[in-house]
Amino acid sequence: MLSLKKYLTEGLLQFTILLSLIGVRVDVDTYLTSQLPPLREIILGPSSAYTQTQFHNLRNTLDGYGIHPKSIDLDNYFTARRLLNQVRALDRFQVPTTEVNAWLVHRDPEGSVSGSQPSSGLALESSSGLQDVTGPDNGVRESETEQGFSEDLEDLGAVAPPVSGDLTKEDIDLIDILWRQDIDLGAGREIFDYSHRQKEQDVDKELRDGAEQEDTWPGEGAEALARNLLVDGETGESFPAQVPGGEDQTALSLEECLRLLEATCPFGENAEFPADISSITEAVPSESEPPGLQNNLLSPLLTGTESPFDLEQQWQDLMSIMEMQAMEVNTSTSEVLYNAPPGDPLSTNYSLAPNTPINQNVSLHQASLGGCSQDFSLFSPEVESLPVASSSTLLPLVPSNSTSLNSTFGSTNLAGLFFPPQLNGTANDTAGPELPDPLGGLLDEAMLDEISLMDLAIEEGFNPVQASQLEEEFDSDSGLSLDSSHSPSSLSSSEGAVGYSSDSETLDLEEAEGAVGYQPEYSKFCRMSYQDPSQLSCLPYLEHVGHNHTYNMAPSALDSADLPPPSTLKKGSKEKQADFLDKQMSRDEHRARAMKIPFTNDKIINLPVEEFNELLSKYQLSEAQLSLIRDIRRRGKNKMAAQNCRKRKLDTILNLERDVEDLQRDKARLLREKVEFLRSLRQMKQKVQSLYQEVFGRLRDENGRPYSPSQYALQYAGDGSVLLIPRTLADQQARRQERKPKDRRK
DNA sequence: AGGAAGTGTCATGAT
DNA sequence: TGATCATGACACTTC
Repeated sequence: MLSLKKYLTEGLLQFTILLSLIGVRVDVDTYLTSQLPPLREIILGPSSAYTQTQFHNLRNTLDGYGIHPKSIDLDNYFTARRLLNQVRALDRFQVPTTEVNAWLVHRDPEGSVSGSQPSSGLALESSSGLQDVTGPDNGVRESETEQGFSEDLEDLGAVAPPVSGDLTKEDIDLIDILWRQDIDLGAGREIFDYSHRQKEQDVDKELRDGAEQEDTWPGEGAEALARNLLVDGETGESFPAQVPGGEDQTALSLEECLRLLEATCPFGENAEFPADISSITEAVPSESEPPGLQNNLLSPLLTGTESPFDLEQQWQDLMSIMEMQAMEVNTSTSEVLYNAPPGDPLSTNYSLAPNTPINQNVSLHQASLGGCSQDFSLFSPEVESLPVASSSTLLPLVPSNSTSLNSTFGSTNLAGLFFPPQLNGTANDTAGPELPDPLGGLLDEAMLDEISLMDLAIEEGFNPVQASQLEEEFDSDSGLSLDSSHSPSSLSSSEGAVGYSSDSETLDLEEAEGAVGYQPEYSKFCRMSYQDPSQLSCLPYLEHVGHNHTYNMAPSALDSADLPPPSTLKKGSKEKQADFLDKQMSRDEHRARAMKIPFTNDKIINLPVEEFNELLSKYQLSEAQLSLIRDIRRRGKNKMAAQNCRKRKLDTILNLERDVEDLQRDKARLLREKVEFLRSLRQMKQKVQSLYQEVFGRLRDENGRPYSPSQYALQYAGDGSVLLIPRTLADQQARRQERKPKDRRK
């Protein structure tokens, strides 16, 4: 059954591929959003499409990372995955996004340091590596975008190669320390809203752990202690014991990102992405930037120094530009997937591909063949031995000068008709209407084909010019790995092993109760962040901070938890904190506490069944307690399973999305090739027509007068011979030949 | 206020 | 047979 479903799913995919290739728009989202129950059944069916058995094989993934779903290492893990995705996305021409992220991350710690006042143009003391990237004067660095999303971006794993190249771990730590110092000084605390909330949760978590579970996770306590030691040792400052936890986690995450990027990114050691910067520069026209400005990438933002208009708008513009660039490079993908309006001004203003007619951009060098070596059998010996028709309507071809005719066509051959040696437009495009045109039908057909092709391309959102550019970019030596097998297939193969395991052997790494195992939306967030900087606030790392689904938590408590004023913190007694923690607890935790369950929910949920039973046997538990414990275990496991399931579902959708992108890319390439072939064919036909004209013009009747093109026409016979026949007969035969292919099509 | 998105939970079937 | 997992469906929370 499973294999059957898998077969159906794969078949469906192949069908989708075929549909895509033949020009039928394939909108995966439509199929996945339940409009079509049978398809949905097949795709989202209970055990087919989303069943990925390797998901349990977490330990084999990501360089041997063994991450428990509830482990705090999952942050690193997802950061690394985001990074990997970004790196992999390089072959999908989304490098500019990576570039921008890199820039922001560079500025992140320092921008945060002085960024206490939003939208102020404070000057920053910039460190060495950062200056190179951002340019000498860019007050925009302190834009609220940067401030507001700095931590988010850092967490995104958007680590720049320049950083990795220039900054050591000590540098990063120093930046982190400086940043923290300013946070302690009260600078721009509100800027780090999410981080702040993260810290709050860390506080709560640690407090709770300390109060209830001190003996349960010694590893975590030691870890927290180590983090504190690290901070204190380097800053010389005494931090609140709870605060550095989350930040160090962030710092570690950044470090991990650096390491990973260095290991994976082909330009990990380079300071810039020349091709991408230039491409972005091209994509951003008419921004009043000095011509000598090195970092054109930032031009839309850099102009903010001279005009204090909405920086966020600029940011969005930049994002839009990059998105449009990615859209154009990815041909119609974006139109299908992102529903970009066709008349989007950005797409026209910042279009990479000039809206030139297709013929001007099609490279013909592939269609050019060398000179023809064989004689043109059509006119060589056969010409002289043309059978003289006895019929009066079939006049013999009487060349006025057979030798000259031979010399004229001797250098040509039949192959030359179809593979012209020169395709530089020497063919006579202006065949006079008075001339017989046995090729007219074919030419018209070719033109129609091309026109229909163009229509198709337009309909499908495929611009062959863009496809051509895409292909050129593919061929270009940009240093990007463009192996298409890199993206979806290998991605899924590697991601297939991504851990959805609830392997309880990793219990040591577990966080306190309520730790969020996965961030199912990580990819989505990464993608969303390209579109709208405000989405950056929804970073997976911080998501669980803003999202509190503790049902019994009063809104007022939530409010106070989100942004507690300093006074509250000072006044906050242990009672209030306990109350807050109490409200933070899940329902099952409350129940467990009410039932006086002698061990943590975490153990209940994650212990292997043997250890779990062993644990139960150690205590004298009532039936109600046992029942609750089993319920807690069931719910906890199911909760993780649901998270896995959603994550898998999202991954599947994203992989399908990427598959469709790749298929559309292939389709664009094939379309481009088709256009090239059509153009080549048309030029060959033009060549034949010019030769026809030349031959016909040299023909003379018995009286030495040229034949009238309106009355006579040359006809190529199947055996290579050429006959001069009356025009009416030629037209009839031409019509007959026209019908044949049409009939064949039917 | 209403919708979208995220999340937890239950029921059910499969392994 | 029990444990576990996967997933659809639903309810709830948050934004």
